[in-house]
Formats: sequence, C-alpha cells, structure tokens
Amino acid sequence: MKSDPVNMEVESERRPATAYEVAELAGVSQSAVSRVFTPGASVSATMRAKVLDAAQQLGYRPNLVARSLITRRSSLIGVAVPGTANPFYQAALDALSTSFARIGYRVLLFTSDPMAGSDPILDEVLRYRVDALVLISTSLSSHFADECLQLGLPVVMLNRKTDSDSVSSVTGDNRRGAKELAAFLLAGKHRRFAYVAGLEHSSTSRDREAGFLEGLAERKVRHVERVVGNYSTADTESAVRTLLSSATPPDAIFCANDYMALVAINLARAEFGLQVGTDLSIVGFDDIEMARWPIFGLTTYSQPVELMVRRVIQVVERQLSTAAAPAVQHIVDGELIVRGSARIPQTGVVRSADHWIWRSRKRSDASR
Amino acid sequence: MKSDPVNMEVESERRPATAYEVAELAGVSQSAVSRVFTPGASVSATMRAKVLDAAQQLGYRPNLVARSLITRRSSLIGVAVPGTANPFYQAALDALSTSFARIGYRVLLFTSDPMAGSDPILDEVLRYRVDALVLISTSLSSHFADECLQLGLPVVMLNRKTDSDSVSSVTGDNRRGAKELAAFLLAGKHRRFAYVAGLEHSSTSRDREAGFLEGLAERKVRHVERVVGNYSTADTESAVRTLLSSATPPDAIFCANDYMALVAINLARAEFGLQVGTDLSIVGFDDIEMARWPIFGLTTYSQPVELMVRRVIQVVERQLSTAAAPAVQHIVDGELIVRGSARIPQTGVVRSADHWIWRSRKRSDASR
DNA sequence: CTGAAAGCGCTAACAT
DNA sequence: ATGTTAGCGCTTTCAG
Repeated sequence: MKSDPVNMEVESERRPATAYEVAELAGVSQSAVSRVFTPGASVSATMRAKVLDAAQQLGYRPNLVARSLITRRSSLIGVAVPGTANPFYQAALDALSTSFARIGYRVLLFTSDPMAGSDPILDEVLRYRVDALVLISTSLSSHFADECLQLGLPVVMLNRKTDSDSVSSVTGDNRRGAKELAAFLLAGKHRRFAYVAGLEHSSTSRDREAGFLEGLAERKVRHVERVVGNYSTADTESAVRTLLSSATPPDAIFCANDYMALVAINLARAEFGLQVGTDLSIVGFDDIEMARWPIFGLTTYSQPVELMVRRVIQVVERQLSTAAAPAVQHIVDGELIVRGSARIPQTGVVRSADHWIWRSRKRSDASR
Repeated sequence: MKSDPVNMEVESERRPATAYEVAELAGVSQSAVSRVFTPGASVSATMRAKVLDAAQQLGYRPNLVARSLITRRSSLIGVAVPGTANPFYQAALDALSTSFARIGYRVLLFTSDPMAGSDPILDEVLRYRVDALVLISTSLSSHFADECLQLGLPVVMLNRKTDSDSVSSVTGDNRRGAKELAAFLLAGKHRRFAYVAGLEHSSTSRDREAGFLEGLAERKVRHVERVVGNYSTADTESAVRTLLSSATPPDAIFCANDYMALVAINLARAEFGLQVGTDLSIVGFDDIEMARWPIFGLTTYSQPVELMVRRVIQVVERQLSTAAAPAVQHIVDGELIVRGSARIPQTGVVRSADHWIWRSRKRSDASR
C-alpha cells in the first residue's frame, strides 16, 4: 500500500530499463552509460558515479543481446551432452559450466540423442551465434564440421574424436589405458576375456576395444568374447547376462566405461550370485566418483575430468584469439586405478596419492 | 582445388550470411527473406522457393540475436542447477532440456554454488534476457524474486520453494512422503530413529524433517537423532559415521534424499559391516535410478521427475502467455516404493506396476 | 503478396 | 573524457 511516486512505476510490470533511459536520468549521453558498463573504458569518477546511481534507481542491466549483435560475440558456448544417466557426462558438464563461467562464458545446453548425430540441433544452436561448440561424447558430420571451420567457429570434442583431424578433440588415453587393463588382467592370471562395447559408432569405444585386443594379442590371447552395451543400462544388462549365461563364461570383463561396469557388477552379484573380484573380474574406464564407493571398488583407468576440461578451454581460447589456429588432438594421461573389482596381480601395484595404481613392466621401465 | 567463383567465397573464413545478402542473391527484398523464415507469414510459393534456394547457397541461418533484439524474446530459459553429484539434478536437467527443446526453447545453464544463494549469477543471466528462469534445488532472495516479478519474468523453483507464495514452485510431496516413511518404519517395528538432514536452509530438507517428526510423533516417538549431511558425500559420511558409532545407534535412518541414503548404505556396509535391511534400515527420498539397482534396493519415496518437469513447463507457459498469471505452488504426488533397504512390515505392501508400494492405513482408507 | 522504412539497445569510430 | 553518429541483422508497421 505504498503510494510514493518513486515506487509507483516500479509496482507495475515494466520492461527493463535501457541505457538511453539511464542516460536521460543521469543527464549524460547514452554512450557514456555504455562506457561505464564496459570494462576497459575511460570514464571519470564523477561520470561513473552519476551513471551508476541512475542505473541503480532504474534497475538497469545492460542488454547482452544488443551488445552481441554489434560485437558479434555472444559469450555463449554451445555444449552438447548425451541424454543418458552416465555420471561422467554430468561431471564433465559441471566442470565445463563452472570453468567457462570463470572466464565470462555461459553454457547453452543441448541434450543430444546419443544414438543420432548432433547435426540437427547443432544447426539450431548456431542460430544463437554461440562463440564455440563443445561436444561431450557426441559426434558430428564432417560436413557440419567443415561448415563450422569456414565460419571460424571453434569446435572441440570431449571424450570423442573424428577420423579427420580438422576438428579438435580432447580424450583420455583410450588406447594405452585399455592396453594396460589387458596387461593387468593378464597379470592377474585371467583366461577368458570379454569386452562390453559402448555405442558402435563411438570412437572411444572403438579405441578402447582396439587397445584391449592389442594388449591381449601381445600375450597371444586371440579370443575375446564381444557384446554390446551401447552405454545404456538395459542393453548392458542383457549383454552381460548373455556373457554370464554362457557355458564357458569369461573370468574377466572389460566394460567400455565405468557406468556399464557398475551395471555389470550389479548384475553379476544379483542375478548370478558372483563375488566380483574373486569369482569374476570386472574393470571399467573413466574413474567416475561412484567407482571408488566401497560397495563397488571398481578397478578402472582414469580420465581426469577437470584436466580434460581445462584443455578444452585452452583449445577454445586459442581458437577464439588466433584466427585460424590449427585443430589439435589432445590426449590426456590417466592411470590404472586398482581397487577390488578385479583380481590383483602379485606385482606392479604401487601407492600413489590416495589410491593404488598399477603399471605394466614395459611402461614403468621408461621412467619419466 | 575448385575454382568456380561461387564456391570461392565459401572456401575462406567468412562471417555468416545475412538476410540482406540472401535477398540480394534472390533478387527480392530483405523483408521477404524475413517472412520466409517466419513461421506464420504469408509468402507465395515462388518467393519461398527463390529465397530458400539463395539461402541454401549462402548457408544462411537467421540470426536469433538480431531477432531477439526486436521481438524481445530470446527463447532462452535460464536454468540453475547446483554443482553437486546428485543424480536427481542430472535427471531433472535432462528432462528440462529435452522438454523445453520440444517447444522451441533452449536452456542457458548456470551452475550454482549449492551453499550460496543464486542471486549473483542470476543477475548475470538476466542480462541475456532469458524468457524464464527455472531453479533446480536452488533458492533466491525475495528481493530478487520481486525484481523478476516486476519484470514479468516467470520464475519457477523445482524441488525447492520459498516462504512467500509470490514465486511459483513444483515440489514432491515432502511432508506426506516423509510422514509415510515414518509410518512405514514404525510398522517395521523400529525403535531408534535418526534423520540425516540436507542443507539447513533447504525447504525440502526442512519439510521432510517436519513430516518425519510429525509421523513419528503420532505414535509418541519424540526422540530422533539428528545429523547434517548437507547433500554432500563427505558430510554425509561423517554424519552417518557419528550415528553408527554411538553407544545406542539408530536402527532406522531416514536420509533427506536418495543420494545421501546411498552414501549411508555404503558406509554402513563397508565400515560397520552392517547388513542393510536387516541390522539397520535406511530409507531415502527421490527414487533416483540407482535406488532400484539390486545392489542398493533402496526403499524411498518417489518424486516423478518427468511429471514435475511437465508441471514446470506448464507454469512457465502460462506465465509467458498470460501477463500476470498468479504464482502457483504445485505439489506432485509420489509413492512409498518398497525395496530391501528397510525392514518390511507385515501388512500394507501392495504391488503397483513394476514395483511394490506401501500405504499407511490412514491414507488407504481415503480411497481415491 | 511484396517492398520501403523505421527502429530494437547497444558499441565503436569519429569528433570535440 | 565526453558527445555524435552510424550501424549490427532482424521484425514490423505501413503503403502499394
């Protein structure tokens, strides 16, 4: 029930104040207002005070839409993330959002269908004139990649890559990680191996499979059971069910990522009454937070999310500043984290920070 | 090595084509181009074909920034989500992103510090002229809420609410859910109860606590051990550790959400060797996907994310269309899902769809 | 149905 | 240091 005139106009629904209105109130030019709200501009203290005061009164907030139109920079980063329950994506998205915020960018999110490519929505997102695109575990057509290249729009893939090296990527060391896991399993005296693949078209799953087979082949192991989990709960369950129902079930299973490994552990225990780590070894890839929950104690090869995101940001920043900076394929190191879900070899396990890690002979020879 | 003039310009890095350029190529006016790309406009087939063709050649994409400037609608929804590992948030965000996309909106994400309020970043996000704000488990100052109200900006809180009813909210039935969990635990003949609170300032945690105490009080149980988990892994671990180390540890623990309940189950098993569901009962709230993993089998009160998100969207749409539509506080029904993490009462458990649920006498009397 | 013209709210030369 | 002016790329009256 206030009735003083100053508040009156505020009571009713009003459109946001403009710089022009602030200028009028402060008795200065509109460009002066603009300068006060532009970081690197030169304004006298008096002017700043007057403007800030007027702005305060009107609840003025610079319109970034208008600013974007003229600067051609939106300070928006388009981020694609697959619509699945995989905690690794959540962690990556979180880190991206937080890190980009620190350097003045916001994340424009689009949830991609993990099965389909991301082109259709990407196209939509380009209309918003995002300053860069980050694709978490999502692929894009080379046609689209070319278009982005021509537009000078930085694109970086996180946890995925393309055959062409014209698009930047940041991935874990899929090949070596998988190879080490193979060596680890071999050292643990396992005999019958199985691989649970992710999505068939995912470079990550393919690289991990290749590394795994390679590691196994070095010790003359040729036969590896192969099933497909598609990174989904349901598919992984039936895949693992198939594996374990076999007449000669595997004694070591490598899942293309931790999420599937967790699903596998669950199933092995609940449906087959298996003691994971003893009766059956299961390993994954990622080292998501839940992997270290005692109940799972998953042995896995780590992908340091924070570090990977930092790399993504570096790449984006470089491409943004340098006109045609070349695309780069970053591979971030990981470690084979030893926990209880797989039989532990006699040798090679060492303490590192707050966990145990394992290194194959070959690698530890080549000291850093 | 193409050299035809048409492609030449496309080869080099070029700024996006404008409607004006398309118009020129097509030999029509710029407004004609605009019309072709505006859903409800009237254009002849000939015109549309000419324009579309030219647009195709130039790779034209309407600039939504420019469009927003004039229409004053960005088709952006600001969404705040706490930066924690809680899978419930991920599920909610996923559903929001997907559902909003279907009606033409994109999500502008900002990760909020779960401890702090969301005001600082919200202010930042308003500069982007988002069409609405959705806060997932995040609170905002009443001052800020007022400002949004005056701007006619729809704000809806998901899984959180304020004391003031001037801001819309969609929540689960925290009070009743917690009360039923109390009744369930009572029916299971438990004697010593404990509550693991979430963040102290969270309405959700407070409501659940109140409901729990109320349900217990109806059967004259006055003493409830209380610890605080802050929805975080570390705090929950030490809170539960305290509880279980006590001389007279509880035989029933209600955690303010599923995530903390999962952490509690882990800890009880790993550190105390307890058989959860037999030695100790633990229940949660949310019914996240992992709650039904056999390894956890968490008894919990459900919050149907999809439905809640649908409500959020309804509220947003109404506020967007009707100028000053009143704020509403939606409460979405849930069910007490019975699994193995808590002792099961002799009566009251019934089959519903693909799971077991439990209803207190009082409630089942009042048939629908 | 189509074109011309006037801005949306702001930044960026260019003067002063 | 401050004001003036000219757009950014689009939508939207308003004529024709």
